[in-house]
Amino acid sequence: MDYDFRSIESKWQAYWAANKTFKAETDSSKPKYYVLDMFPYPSGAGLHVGHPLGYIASDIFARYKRLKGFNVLHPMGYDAFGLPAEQYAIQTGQHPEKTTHDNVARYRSQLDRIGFSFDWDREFRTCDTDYYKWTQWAFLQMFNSWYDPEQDKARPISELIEKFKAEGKWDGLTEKEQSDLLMNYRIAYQGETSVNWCEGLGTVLANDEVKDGLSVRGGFPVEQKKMKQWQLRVSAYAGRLLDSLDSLDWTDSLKEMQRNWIGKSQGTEVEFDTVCDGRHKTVTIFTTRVDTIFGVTFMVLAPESELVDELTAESCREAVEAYRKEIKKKTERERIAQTKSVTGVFTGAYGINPLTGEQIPIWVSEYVLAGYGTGAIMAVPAHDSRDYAFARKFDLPIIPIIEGCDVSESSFDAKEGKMCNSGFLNGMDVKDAIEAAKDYVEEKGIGRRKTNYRLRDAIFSRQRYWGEPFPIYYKDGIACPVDEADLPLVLPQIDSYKPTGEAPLARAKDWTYKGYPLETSTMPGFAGSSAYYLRYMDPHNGDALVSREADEYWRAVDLYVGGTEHATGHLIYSRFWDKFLYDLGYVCEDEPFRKLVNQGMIQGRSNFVYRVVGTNTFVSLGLMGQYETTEIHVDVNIVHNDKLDMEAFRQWRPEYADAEFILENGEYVCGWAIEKMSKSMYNVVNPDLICDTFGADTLRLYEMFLGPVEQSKPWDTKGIDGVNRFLKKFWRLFYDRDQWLVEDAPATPAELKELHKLIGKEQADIENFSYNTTISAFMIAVGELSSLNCHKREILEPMVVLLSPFAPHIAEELWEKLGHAETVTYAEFPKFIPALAAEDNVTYPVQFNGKMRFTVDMPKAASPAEVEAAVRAHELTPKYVGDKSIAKVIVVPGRIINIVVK
RNA sequence: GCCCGAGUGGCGGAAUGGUAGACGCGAAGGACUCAAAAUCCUUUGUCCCUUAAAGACGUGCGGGUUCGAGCCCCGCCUCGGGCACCA
Repeated sequence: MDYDFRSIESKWQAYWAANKTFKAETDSSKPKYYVLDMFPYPSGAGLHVGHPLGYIASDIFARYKRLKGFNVLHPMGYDAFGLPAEQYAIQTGQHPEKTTHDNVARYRSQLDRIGFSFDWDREFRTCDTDYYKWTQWAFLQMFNSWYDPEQDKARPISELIEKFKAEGKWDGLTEKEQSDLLMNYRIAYQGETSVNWCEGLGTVLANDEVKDGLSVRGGFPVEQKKMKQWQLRVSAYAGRLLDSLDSLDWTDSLKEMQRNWIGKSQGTEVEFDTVCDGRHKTVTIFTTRVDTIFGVTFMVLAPESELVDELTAESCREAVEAYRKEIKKKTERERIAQTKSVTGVFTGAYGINPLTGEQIPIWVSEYVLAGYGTGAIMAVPAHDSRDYAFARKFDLPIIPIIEGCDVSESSFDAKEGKMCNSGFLNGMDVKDAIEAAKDYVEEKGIGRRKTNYRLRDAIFSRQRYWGEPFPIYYKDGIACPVDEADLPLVLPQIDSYKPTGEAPLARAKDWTYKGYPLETSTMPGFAGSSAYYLRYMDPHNGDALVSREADEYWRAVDLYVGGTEHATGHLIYSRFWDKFLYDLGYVCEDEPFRKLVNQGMIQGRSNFVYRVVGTNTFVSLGLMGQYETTEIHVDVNIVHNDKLDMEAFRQWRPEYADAEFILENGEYVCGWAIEKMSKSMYNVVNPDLICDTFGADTLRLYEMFLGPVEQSKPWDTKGIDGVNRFLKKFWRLFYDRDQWLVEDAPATPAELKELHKLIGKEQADIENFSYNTTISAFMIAVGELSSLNCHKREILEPMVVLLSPFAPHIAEELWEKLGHAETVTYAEFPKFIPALAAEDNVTYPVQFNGKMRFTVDMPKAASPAEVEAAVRAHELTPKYVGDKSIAKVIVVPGRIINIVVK
């Protein structure tokens, strides 16, 4: 019987599905392990070979953990709401519900072919009403909570009302005033801020959905607009999101990305008196360098800041307003492109330095951001490069306050040196001066220490159709929550879901609740993906997002696999969401993902043919230098090992039907390049095709064999024959044509040694995701066992178990042939390891000054001193030592011997 | 500009500070075959050499630590990723 992967794979996939082999029970008798993939967005293009990379890696781990006796939860589902699904639906002119449904079906059929051990009974889509009920529920909890900075946690809003009542701030307010007051505290709140408005998508976007001034989806320009939007008070959690990063088993680079995104900075707020047309006003600024306050020569306000209205002198008002208007006109992209240009305008107002009493001019410039700190700064041109550029442009004074620094060409930004021109700070080291100045302003009551974060609240509403409706209605302009009992609030059907600038839900018939109008924007894509890992623990629960029992058993995701592109989006929002639910006691862990592995991207490997200009003749790569040619992308699926299938090429497109070829050695060799995998490059490789040609086990092994999981690498079908050959060889340890070879004779020491080398390697590597080296070890073991002509059950049975996480179908088939009634999933890995006979000798390499010379064999139990004595007794001179003498002998037990010659 | 990574054969990539290049691909030669496919065997970092033995040189560049450095330290170069007027 030859290795017939087609029948084997379809047989076992059907068996697993019919027997629910991978169904996970909430069963506390076994230790639990939760392995999760970032669930996919079902896009219209289907899966290419890059998508399953992470799923294969996590599946191997899940199967390995099952063998080790863990109760493994390994679910899968679809992130189906959100912009991409809706954009795709609009492009194809269909309802997003339908396209989502079709795309999900396609994904599922592709996933099913690869032999994943998902518990499909737990599958859901974020657009299922049963699921988004709990997204809406979570929103209501956030609406009904506030963040208490004293306890540093979220608490029910009712407790805040009690507090206000006790302080006499509540009674006597109108209903509207009470609502407005609470909006300033709710975790989910409606507020007017400057937001990213994307005209092309007809909606606002969160910061992580914008890159370089363009929308991540679609690449449309984004502008800043002041709008009233629903927001999540993520910033309240900034400190906790930052601090608990340390406890997570994530890569340093990803943690660093989140640290940068959260952007903690510890500084000082200082109050400056200002004068304008004889009026006085106090302006608070934020700085991290309060030590440089003696070098302040002007102040700057953000153009959007309300302070500008109050501080502009009548004589300057016209110029200031013109400047603000101009800034407002610019798109985000223009602002970024012009970062280097310096603009600004004088307000006519003056500030008074609280330490020196000196009067300094107040300017307005776009380099100061309204959304950070207080939207106002003290400018120290000698020690800040942005202030320096501004001072040079507008000819403002520059006063150095660090001894000996040169500010003739640029500012001196380093926090080092001795202070000067700085009153009581003179002579101090900069680091000490920072602390001394902070103490000073606090003592004098003109300022206070303050920590700021760059992390902003998340804009949570989208003026789009395909998302969760907000469970909010408006009673006389007051936002009120829908009763929890009335959830889910189902997304209504509408005639046209295309964006028109106004929210599509405004066109829905009877979009009301208790006779009042409902909120018409919908939630963003990240809403549904923020707590899905909790729902998998208890996916059919109608009474709670997750039962206490399920949550306390499964707790958190032990291993989470996905791409780095979610570093500042999903992975921040999920952590925030989890911490919020933790604060209110709904979940028992305050971090959702203990260990995170980022799989790399699979890039495409494009192939080219070279057409001789003006002809329909194509010249092979090696000969193209002799002709003038144009490079043309050719479908990689009709190229094998860079050799073009010429017949397939003629059939590929009508214009190539009569193509002629200039060959080298009878073959047409194509050129190649590494590019992004995309349709337009004709380099997309569909996993279905690989499963048809080589089988799912080969695909799984090959994707892992390409290199480390975390690393990005090009897909190159060239090497796939190698792992396919390995599987065939493995099969031949059991079968020679129709002859079953397995025998019950006891294994020899040499055979056992091979098995144990493999076990050692697999145990050491698999937990580090070094799957490529584990597979190498398999190849070596199978090669050795073939040449030993070993067909012993004692050896082969454990080999099948060890291989099963990687190539489950072939393992399952052979396991059955070995006479086991239960699937290999239930095989207990340690039970199948036969004892290894003690080895008697160790081979030590002997080096002279680090250079390898010869080896000596010594008993394993020999002490270093005995080894040294044996080496010294060896014939050492004159060949190795020459006319020098041995200074010392270094013996590293079990490793190496080095003889130092002087 | 700032913060992370990474640089090893023709290629993908291996190497707890201890025989660099495992394993795979590709390539060359051979066996089996009428032939092909499949399979198996041998060779495959560079230089010197007819060949072999033996040797020398080799992990982006320049230094250093060490008996011994791809790995550790200092200074560069190149590539990839992230952030980017955050005061």
